[in-house]
Amino acid sequence: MSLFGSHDASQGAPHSPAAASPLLANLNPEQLAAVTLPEGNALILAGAGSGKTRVLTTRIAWLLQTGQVSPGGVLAVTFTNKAAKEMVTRLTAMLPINARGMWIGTFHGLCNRFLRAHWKLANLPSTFQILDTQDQLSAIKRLMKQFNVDDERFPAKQTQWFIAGAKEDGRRPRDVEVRSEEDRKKVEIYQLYEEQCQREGVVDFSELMLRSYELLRDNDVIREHYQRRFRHILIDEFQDTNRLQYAWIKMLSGVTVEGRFVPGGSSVIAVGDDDQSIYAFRGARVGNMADFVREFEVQRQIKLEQNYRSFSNILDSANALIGHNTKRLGKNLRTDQGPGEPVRVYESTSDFAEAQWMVEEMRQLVREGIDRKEIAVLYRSNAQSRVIETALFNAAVPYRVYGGLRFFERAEIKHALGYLRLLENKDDDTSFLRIVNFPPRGIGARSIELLQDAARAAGHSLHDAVSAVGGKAGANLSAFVAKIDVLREQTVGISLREIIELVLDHSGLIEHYKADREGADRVENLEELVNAAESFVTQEGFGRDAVALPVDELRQSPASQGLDPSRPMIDEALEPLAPDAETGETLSPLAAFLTHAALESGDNQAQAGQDAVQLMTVHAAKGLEFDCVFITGMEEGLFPHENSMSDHDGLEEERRLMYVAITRARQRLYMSHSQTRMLHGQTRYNLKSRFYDELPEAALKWLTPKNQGFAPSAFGYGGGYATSRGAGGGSGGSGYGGGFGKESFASPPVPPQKAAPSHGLRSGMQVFHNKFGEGTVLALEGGGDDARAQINFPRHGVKWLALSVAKLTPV
DNA sequence: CCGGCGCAACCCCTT
DNA sequence: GTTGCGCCGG
Repeated sequence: MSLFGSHDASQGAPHSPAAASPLLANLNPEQLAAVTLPEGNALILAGAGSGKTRVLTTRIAWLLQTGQVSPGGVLAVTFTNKAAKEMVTRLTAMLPINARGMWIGTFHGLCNRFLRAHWKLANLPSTFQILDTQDQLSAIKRLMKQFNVDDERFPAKQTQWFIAGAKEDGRRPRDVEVRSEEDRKKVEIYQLYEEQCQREGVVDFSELMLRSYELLRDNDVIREHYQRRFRHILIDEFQDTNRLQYAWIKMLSGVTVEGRFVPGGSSVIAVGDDDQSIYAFRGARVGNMADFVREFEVQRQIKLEQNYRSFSNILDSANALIGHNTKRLGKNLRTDQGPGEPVRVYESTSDFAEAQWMVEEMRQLVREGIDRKEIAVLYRSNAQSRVIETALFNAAVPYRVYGGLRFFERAEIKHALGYLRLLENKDDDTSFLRIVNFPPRGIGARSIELLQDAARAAGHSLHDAVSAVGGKAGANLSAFVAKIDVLREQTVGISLREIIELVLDHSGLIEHYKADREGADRVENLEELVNAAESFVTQEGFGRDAVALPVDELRQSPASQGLDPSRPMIDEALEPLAPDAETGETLSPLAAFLTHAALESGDNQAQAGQDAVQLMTVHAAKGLEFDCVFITGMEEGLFPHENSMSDHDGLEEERRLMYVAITRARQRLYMSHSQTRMLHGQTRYNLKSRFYDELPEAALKWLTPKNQGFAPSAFGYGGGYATSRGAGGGSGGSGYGGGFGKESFASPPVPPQKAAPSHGLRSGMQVFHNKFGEGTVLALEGGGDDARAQINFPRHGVKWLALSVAKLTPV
């Protein structure tokens, strides 16, 4: 049967005129059905490695090619810049189309574009700048200090979290429910923070979303314009959307009848995977998927279950594991590839030995011809990377760690950006404070306090209040402000590159870091900033995120080359907005660059491109794939993490996280755990992860003998270890060292150096205590007489108990 | 005003 | 064990 003629069980026939399109070649039936979905809302459940991005981009290309939509009528939204970029790249490879004018980007990038176009209606200055998380925190700290808020009772971090959380639930201060004095205070701070941001002309990340949402909600002309404009809306990683993002999509996509949302205005395709929802901790709501089906009256759901990445031993493991979750939409990955190699499991005696073993194993893999960049080491938390890095470093194996500070987050870069922002907006007090005494110019805490008092009294920004401060402090401050003002004048009419060079030179930053023995890297980064600006300017479609083309301009702009040239960029029936609604102006290159810096913090990987082993957290690995993957620290308390394993939802998220980890591997997957581990400067005795028990025995091969799982206290953990060695050990495989052809094992397991604990407790166990009653073991640490257990007693809270003292009985 | 010291925190992270 | 922040002494 012809591929194009095939009907997916649940889906309608593919759009027939397009059947011959080469775009659709080599799609499997489910993919084809998804790409050629007829109008209407649909949910695509896209399993790991099922070709999700391909489906999304092919769908857009197909819609354009078949004339079902003009480029301006497409809205495609992702979470990360990386995903957005990839979409644009793939799309332009399929169709020689000019992506300018198309709304493809991140939620925040698109909201920014929208607010730039309608800044007046959004009640923002045309040059508003964006606060990143660091800036936001320092703004909150400053505010709390000014209003004498007790930072013991209201830690700044928590306040930040509260404000972001409220905004992401769509709540302004007046909408937040106040149930206690605490709440009242928090809302007051929130209110003050908003006023401060407004005064300074800055918005934080959640504000970009909320402000856009509110403008759409409150302005009928704007809303209806965009609702008419976007005929096709596609959302990637839908399981990661929060409440506000969901509401935003709803606002853009619907038809509003008497103020009520009615689906059907445009076709919304949500693509996601509930099994890969790992961001609940930052507000993601998997429930949005079910809500979407209900509220958008979704008629079509397609599951992409064919996996093109991994062999079936890996997929069977992933499927079996995730099958232990109860809250699922239901999906099973399958592959046409054979079983492949077994999943290898290794137990070590210490975290050090675990790392050592990995290094040896990796060397063997490299000898077998695997590229180092195709080997990834995944861990649950960043703290685990250190011991692995040490081992790799000592063995001179090139490696690369993901995470950590990104380019635009580095202190020296933030300082340079501080100067640039102040040139653009003198009222940006956050930037003012960052650089007023950096490099040091004799303006200390006392001077700044005087200035802040003066600014508050006069209702001015710090910049404008300088003249009100007298004495030596005033003179120093005036000199600083004068310097900034002179710089601003000098930047008129010169290129972005020249502006940055000027600032680097006159701010004294370069000089300052050159004088520092350890400042060489920072000088280099500052010089790199010039390059970043240069490539930003020369990039095709520069400032694409910063400006939105007005409808009239889109109509006039020549149609993109690959498509019918007579076809407009935008639906001809679309009315331009009234002049006062369409206030989009071209941002200055500097303002656009600053926006870019805030929205795209840059790569967080050192030395990209080198052939190096990849180290990262499981979270960071989402969306990536490797030939060989090591999942390390498969221990109770680590993975599942102790902070998540006491409640059901937390444990399910940990399991999804493990699912993500497993499905990163193409060919070879290793899992390892250790009997002892240094954590927070203490040796911990963790038990092997419960997740092992949820994997199919047939897919596993224990490189070290499999323990008997939980052993009664008389035997203790590791009880079967010494005797079973070499005797065929666990039930999972043919035992240690059994014939694997050319494969070799680096080093035999080292017998435990220390006695393993003999209390027989295991994280997650229910125990009984005479005084506290029943509780759950959260963590274990120490050994012998020092052994302690952390136990959560529902009645009495979480306690650390010394096992030599406390009487605990397993329930 | 700056650097040094002491103390607390410490899971995951993108915009 | 490490890092970052806040306070205090020079």
